[in-house]
Amino acid sequence: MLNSESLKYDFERGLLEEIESAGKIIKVRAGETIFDAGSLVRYIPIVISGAVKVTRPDDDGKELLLYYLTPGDSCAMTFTCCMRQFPSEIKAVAEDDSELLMLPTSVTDDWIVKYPTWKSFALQTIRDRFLEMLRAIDQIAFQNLDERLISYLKDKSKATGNALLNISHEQIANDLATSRVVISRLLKKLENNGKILLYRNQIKILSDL
DNA sequence: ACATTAAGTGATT
DNA sequence: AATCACTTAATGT
Repeated sequence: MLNSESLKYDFERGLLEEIESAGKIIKVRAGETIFDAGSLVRYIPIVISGAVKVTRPDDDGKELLLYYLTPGDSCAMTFTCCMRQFPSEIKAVAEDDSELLMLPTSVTDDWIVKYPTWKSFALQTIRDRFLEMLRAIDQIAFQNLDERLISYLKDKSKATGNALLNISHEQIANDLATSRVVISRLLKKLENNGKILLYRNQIKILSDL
């Protein structure tokens, strides 16, 4: 069940054995919080199956979507903050029912020096997430809301591998840090242009979005 | 049948 | 683009 296939990275044998013995597989249901902002992270999660949504809460309880994690991905933020037991700056919630491989930070710290492939895996994930964050910043700074909404819908359907999204306008508004009314109007426009279909709590993405 | 929640819409800032 | 105020539609009890 646990192999390099599910990790999407070829680690050396010794490391794989250590991962096998130190790691725990946990299953989370859609909507379950994996870790919250402000909490100390003692595990590095790697997504085995499903999808995880990573958000950044702002001062007044609103949340801004940062990125999705899909199988094989890990979270760079946990790499950077848990190494020194800093509290998490972000929040991770299961998007779908998911399986996560949890690696205690007590052992992963040693792996950095022990296993070159682990080190490059760590650096690679940090790099990947960093690029994703740049993209997110780009969107906020330079894109209109309607463009952000479109990439939001695309990302989400890619993360869940489904053209039918189970989400309310309100939740989208939350993720994009805007109001529901605005989202409703933009979605209506997209529907009129034949890009999507709207239902209650569901949005169907059509191929030419 | 009624209450609750999601979505649609015009008007105002 | 945000907010308000209000309507309409869908869903749960």
